Amino acid sequence: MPQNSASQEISLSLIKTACSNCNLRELCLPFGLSLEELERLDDLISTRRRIKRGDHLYRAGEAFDSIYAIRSGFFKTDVLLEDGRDQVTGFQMAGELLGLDGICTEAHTCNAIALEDSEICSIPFSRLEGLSREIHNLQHHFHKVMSREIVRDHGVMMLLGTMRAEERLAAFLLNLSQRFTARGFSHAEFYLRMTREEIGSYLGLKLETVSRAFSRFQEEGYIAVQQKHIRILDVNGLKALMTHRT
Amino acid sequence: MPQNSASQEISLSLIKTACSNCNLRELCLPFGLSLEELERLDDLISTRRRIKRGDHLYRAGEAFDSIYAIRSGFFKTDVLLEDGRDQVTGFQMAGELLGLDGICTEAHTCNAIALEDSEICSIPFSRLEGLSREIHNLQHHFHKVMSREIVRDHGVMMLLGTMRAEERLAAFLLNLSQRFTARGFSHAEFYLRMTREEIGSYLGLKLETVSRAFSRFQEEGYIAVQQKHIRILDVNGLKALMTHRT
DNA sequence: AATCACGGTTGACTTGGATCAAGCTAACGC
DNA sequence: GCGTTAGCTTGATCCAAGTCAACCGTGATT
Repeated sequence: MPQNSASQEISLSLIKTACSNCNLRELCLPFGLSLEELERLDDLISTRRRIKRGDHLYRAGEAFDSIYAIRSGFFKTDVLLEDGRDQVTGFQMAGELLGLDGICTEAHTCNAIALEDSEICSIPFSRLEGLSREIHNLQHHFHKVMSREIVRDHGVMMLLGTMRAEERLAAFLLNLSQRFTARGFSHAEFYLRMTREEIGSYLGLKLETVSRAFSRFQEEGYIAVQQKHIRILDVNGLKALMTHRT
Repeated sequence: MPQNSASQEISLSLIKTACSNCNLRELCLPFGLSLEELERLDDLISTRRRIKRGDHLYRAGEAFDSIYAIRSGFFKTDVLLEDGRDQVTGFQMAGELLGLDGICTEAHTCNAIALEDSEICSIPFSRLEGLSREIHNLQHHFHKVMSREIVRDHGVMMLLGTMRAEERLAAFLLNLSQRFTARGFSHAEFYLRMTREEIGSYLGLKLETVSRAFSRFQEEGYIAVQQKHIRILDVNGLKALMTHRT
């Protein structure tokens, strides 16, 4: 982003965080709110925080009191077992919410780690509950977001439970592509923010298997890969991989 | 259940469904409500419906307008792919809620099927939203329930992504045992309501693998199995299976 | 009592992905 | 410019779980 970064830094920390002038508003929590409602939501989202690549936004076990909206950047969430095994449970990008897992026990149940320098908006949860008691639209949309998370997880369960390695990776790439598109980026060309190992953990595969599948997709002409740079050359090829049982 | 079943039948259909005199109330949606609040919830849960073993409570694609609390019985939910593959996404028992997946698209995204004759309470969702705008405790508990569902799904993702067959089955049995205990049943002895194939689908395994794992657990003295009847003989043995990487 | 059907068990064999190991690439610090 | 390191690729081998197939047990039907 070649911009006047010095003055940018200053203005960012001075400008009051505001959903009402955020370009992600229609992807994020404020979806469907009126202008007047938006302003009331602004009052509650007072802090925007920078998270450096590699840093934790929160850790499993920490007390929960806020959920977080990603303003910019890219995160992963993972859960750890005592014996050291861990599972990446999701990758989150701008406009998506983090921390919903913490509501049920009042403590976070997973780790959220920035995969690139990111910015997040903190949303104090009890105040969100308060406001959503007053703003019907906000309440309903929040419920939709939680429900969407449940449905998304069912999709991952399907993927882990019934798909073979290449199907999983194809599904993963198509999902990323679709989410980048929704944010106005190219559907066909993007940089992966995560390592092969993190992809593998998410998809229930070893990093070598992920790497081999990338190579095979390239041989077949479905994609062009160079390290983290991906170009999708044949969306239908990838889709076909997923649907017809080999 | 050796009771006066004829009069029982009659009284059941006559008695107005009421959370306030339901013995599951502390496991279910009304958790933590005052008496006065309970009565307001009663007003909204007007219908109790019987679902016969094998019947659908709802199907993927159907319009969503209510969530359901299980009064008695046992359900599974599953999602189907076009090519015929399906994945069981959960097994639900008394006091648990069904249908939360439907909120985000206003259509159900999975099938809910009774695994034994069951009874459910319908909760019209827009009325629930209305009431939870008025009753703080209800709102908060509902959010907790949704969040718990997300956390549960993360657990399943961990299971599918990182565990081997016997670990998965051990985790499954311990989870069932714990949920039966919470409902006042024996933690050590229960009947499975689902087939080996359904267990396998849930755990991402084939039915033969499930069957072999049961046999091995029996050989090792962890459990006694006879068809669907399970007795857990060594909880710690099962727990140990899960924690230390073989 | 005989038949049927469904679900479960067990065995023999196959295979997809894991594991182990070596080498490559790109980015970074000095 | 050169070494170091983290991440990626590729090959060889192995093994857990899948597949295929036969058979068994239980309960329902006649």
